[in-house]
Amino acid sequence: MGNMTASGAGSARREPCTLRGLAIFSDFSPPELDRLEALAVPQSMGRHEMIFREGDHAAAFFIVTDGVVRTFRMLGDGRRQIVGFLFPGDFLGLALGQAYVHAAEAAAEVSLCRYAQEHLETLMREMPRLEAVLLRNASNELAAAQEQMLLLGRKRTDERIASFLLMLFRREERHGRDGRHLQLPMTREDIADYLGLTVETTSRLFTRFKNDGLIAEPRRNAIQLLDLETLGELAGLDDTL
Amino acid sequence: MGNMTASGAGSARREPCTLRGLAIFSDFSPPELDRLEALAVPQSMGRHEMIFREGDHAAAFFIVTDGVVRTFRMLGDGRRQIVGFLFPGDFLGLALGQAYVHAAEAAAEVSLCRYAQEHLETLMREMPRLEAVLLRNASNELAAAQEQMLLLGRKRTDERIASFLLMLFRREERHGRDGRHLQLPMTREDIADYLGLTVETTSRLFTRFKNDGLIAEPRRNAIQLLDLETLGELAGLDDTL
DNA sequence: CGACTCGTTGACTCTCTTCAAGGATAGTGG
DNA sequence: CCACTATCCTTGAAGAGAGTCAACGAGTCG
Repeated sequence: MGNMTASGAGSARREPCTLRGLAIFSDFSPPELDRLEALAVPQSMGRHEMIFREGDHAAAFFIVTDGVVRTFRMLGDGRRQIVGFLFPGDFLGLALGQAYVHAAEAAAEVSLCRYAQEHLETLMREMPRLEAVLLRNASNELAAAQEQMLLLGRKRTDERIASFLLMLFRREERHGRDGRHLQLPMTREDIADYLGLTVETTSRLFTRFKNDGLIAEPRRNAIQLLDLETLGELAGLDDTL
Repeated sequence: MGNMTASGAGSARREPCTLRGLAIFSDFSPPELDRLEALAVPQSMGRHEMIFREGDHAAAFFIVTDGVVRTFRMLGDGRRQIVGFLFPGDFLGLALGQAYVHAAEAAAEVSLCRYAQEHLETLMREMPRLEAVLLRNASNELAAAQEQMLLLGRKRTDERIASFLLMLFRREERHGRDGRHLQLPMTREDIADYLGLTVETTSRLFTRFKNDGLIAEPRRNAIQLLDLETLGELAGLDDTL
């Protein structure tokens, strides 16, 4: 996993942003990838740094290349709902020339490829396939959002935690890694704000799952899934993992 | 597994599907609209008729031209989460050649334009603007889904009802109608399943809002919004309506 | 009319939150 | 190197908001 642009945001170092190896672009030709990388500005951000705020003019969009980003919406009194965790390969901040509808923050050290909004139009003209990629991406995100609506509206607290763990499991497996060993890159509070719970409830459920032998936590935030069967039932999966 | 959408009434009447007047297509030329309408099959369905089920192969997509459609996901034990109400002009069932991720049902008498999945590809090639329309549509839906995640994860019951009423209000105003007089096209149970509540709680809140002078219900399911200010505060709006 | 469906209301229950406090861990500066 | 502090996680006790269970009224339709 290539580039170590550990330096501050947007420094003028001409290490290009590298998109090769990201699943979304797997069927793009080398010349196309060159073009995509040429227009990108690499950027890296530290934990808790804001990438953009809700309502900001959407002057740029991003591709996450390393780390984890959280996107969220807030209510006036501080209640927060995390609407997504973004991992390498995910698009961030596609607002089609309008304002961002949520804030985005680095949940850990993050590397991004940044594109000025104008370049999006240019790229889509040059590379019609890009539009299809974006459409498919939006469509997948929408499906995930609806899954999350089911979780938030109708699942019990234990079912939410089980669903969350299995979501991470599936992501790892999809990338060819062993999903039964998870390194949680976010805090209990982040998890709570993603699942519509409180930190306390979240913590209690992790404890209960450990006592019930569903999971283990050998090191802080390193989770082992011991009983996928039961977790799956809790999460309400009717089909196979 | 089944396939065909219920026979429905639509049948072979060669009344073309009419898309003129729908906001999404406002900047399409008459020839383009002719083409779009030529490929569509009109279809109408009665209350409670299924349009498609979750997991069905996505053989077609639709544009709602009249009535209201509800889309939902369910858990094994019958818990239901409505993920969207679709009104005239809305796209339905765009699954990009895969399986539908939610079920869709007529919440009232509904008229649809039905397109075979294959035609989508054809149309997008002929009319590149269509892809942009679909992308913008998906982007808007995503923003709405995230708003709903905030509601489901973090709002109290009264805030949810207020948000819901204001959502309907804004929709009416956007269409140039007086949003303070709403005709609810769905039952209390639908509202509850959309907002992550029970019917009882929903009913109690309508009663409370009436007692508090926020709304009135002169006829069954005809709601008047009397105090937009207070409703707005409850909904957690920081900007103007 | 009688059988639905839909909406309302009351009494009770309970899941989850709130409030409070203590423990673990990591980073910082003397 | 070790106190010092901030952050994160955990646990307990108490409370409340929303759910469950149950019954009834009103409108609708076959």
